[in-house]
Amino acid sequence: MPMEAVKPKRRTRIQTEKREIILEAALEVFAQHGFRGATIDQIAEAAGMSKPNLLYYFRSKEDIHVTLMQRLLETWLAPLRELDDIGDPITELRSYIRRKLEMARDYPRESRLFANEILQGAPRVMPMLEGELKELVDEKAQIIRGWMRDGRIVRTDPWHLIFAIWATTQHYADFDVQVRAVLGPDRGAEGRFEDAARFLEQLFIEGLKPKR
Amino acid sequence: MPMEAVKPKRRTRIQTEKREIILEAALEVFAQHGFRGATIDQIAEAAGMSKPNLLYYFRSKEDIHVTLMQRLLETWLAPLRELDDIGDPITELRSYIRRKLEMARDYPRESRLFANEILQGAPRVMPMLEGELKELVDEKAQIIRGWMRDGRIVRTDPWHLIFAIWATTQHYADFDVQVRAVLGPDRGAEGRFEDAARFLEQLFIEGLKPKR
DNA sequence: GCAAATTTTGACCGATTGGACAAACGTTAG
DNA sequence: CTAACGTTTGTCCAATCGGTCAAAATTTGC
Repeated sequence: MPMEAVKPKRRTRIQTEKREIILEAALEVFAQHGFRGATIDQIAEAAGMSKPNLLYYFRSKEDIHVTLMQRLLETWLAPLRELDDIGDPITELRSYIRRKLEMARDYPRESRLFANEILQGAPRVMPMLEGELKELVDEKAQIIRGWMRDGRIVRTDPWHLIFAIWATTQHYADFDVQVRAVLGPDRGAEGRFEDAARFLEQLFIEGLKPKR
Repeated sequence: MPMEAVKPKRRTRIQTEKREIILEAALEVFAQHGFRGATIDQIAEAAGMSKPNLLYYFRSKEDIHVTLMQRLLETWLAPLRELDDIGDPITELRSYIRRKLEMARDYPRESRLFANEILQGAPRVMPMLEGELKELVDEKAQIIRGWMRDGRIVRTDPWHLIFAIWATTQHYADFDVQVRAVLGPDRGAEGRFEDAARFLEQLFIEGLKPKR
């Protein structure tokens, strides 16, 4: 009995298109209300179709969420994957921080969707965190540790450094309404992110440069 | 017509006790599932009483949440309130960061409850963010800015500095399952927070000390 | 001890939820 | 044209939701 691909998943043109529309709508709704707070009706309306029609393309609400999270993790980890051993450590880290901040600015819904999932205890992505994510972080932490051993950046905990970069950048997406409420309407979104970029650059990069 | 207190709120001993039990249970449930994801039945069961009995002490689910958020904000902002103009800037900021990290360690449910509320767009606490919170942050940012003007710490954006301290410390409560998944079971909770404290001290404090 | 006040409960309600299903509607290959 | 296939819809359902209510059980003030 030959081992075939688990799912052939032959898809019509319409199926491909409609699934895409649904996922886009679901991202909007899930990011705003969380998994349990979101309803299939809301997603269906946002996608411009009836509920039974939506359930023709996805078997269940959970199915939509799982598909969404799988895709999300790929694009979400892309910046960290690009962190490279070759090249100047400071430049590499500066680029990573900048890319992460740009993602918080350009894909806030994705950030909030992810934050929601983790906040609820990651019931649907725990295996991915312990597998794929942990491996990637460990690998990159070793690279950073190497830089520290060579005295190219100051010595500190690479894992917590990565956590701090995640926390500070994603904060501008996840806690956006709080940031806006505190800063007031003086500066628009562009200004806020410019200021944030400057601040994070100073905080992390200046702090990491080897003394003398 | 004399202006009296808006609500006399004469409370029985039992009322005081039971309301406390309910709030404790609600904190647990709301922190894990968010407002919409939590059900009155869940809270009632966690509080060890029947649903109608719970609704005898709180008029509605919303009523519980509002009460919880009001109390939360007070204790949540306490560390920032303590940030004082007198005394050494470095010492003050070090204490603030340590206190915030301790709160993330000792009151993770409170942190997650707050994160949930902000993530959903702060529908029930927006006025408090734009009022009380903004005023407090602005006041403390001015103090920090004063320190910078006097050359006692390096010049940077005080508001974003506060955001960064919030983000990094609360990360250990809100994203706890992710942190644990990535770090693995090697070190217990104590070890994680020790490492985090050391890292954050280095990141913020070393970075803020005036050069030469 | 006892009446009044407070607390607790079981039964119930309308609204909303995720999802099922068959019938109807399109579309296209022969 | 028509049979086969893919798509869409209206209707329906059981479960769960937040919340009500009257009656029963308990506590409290005197």
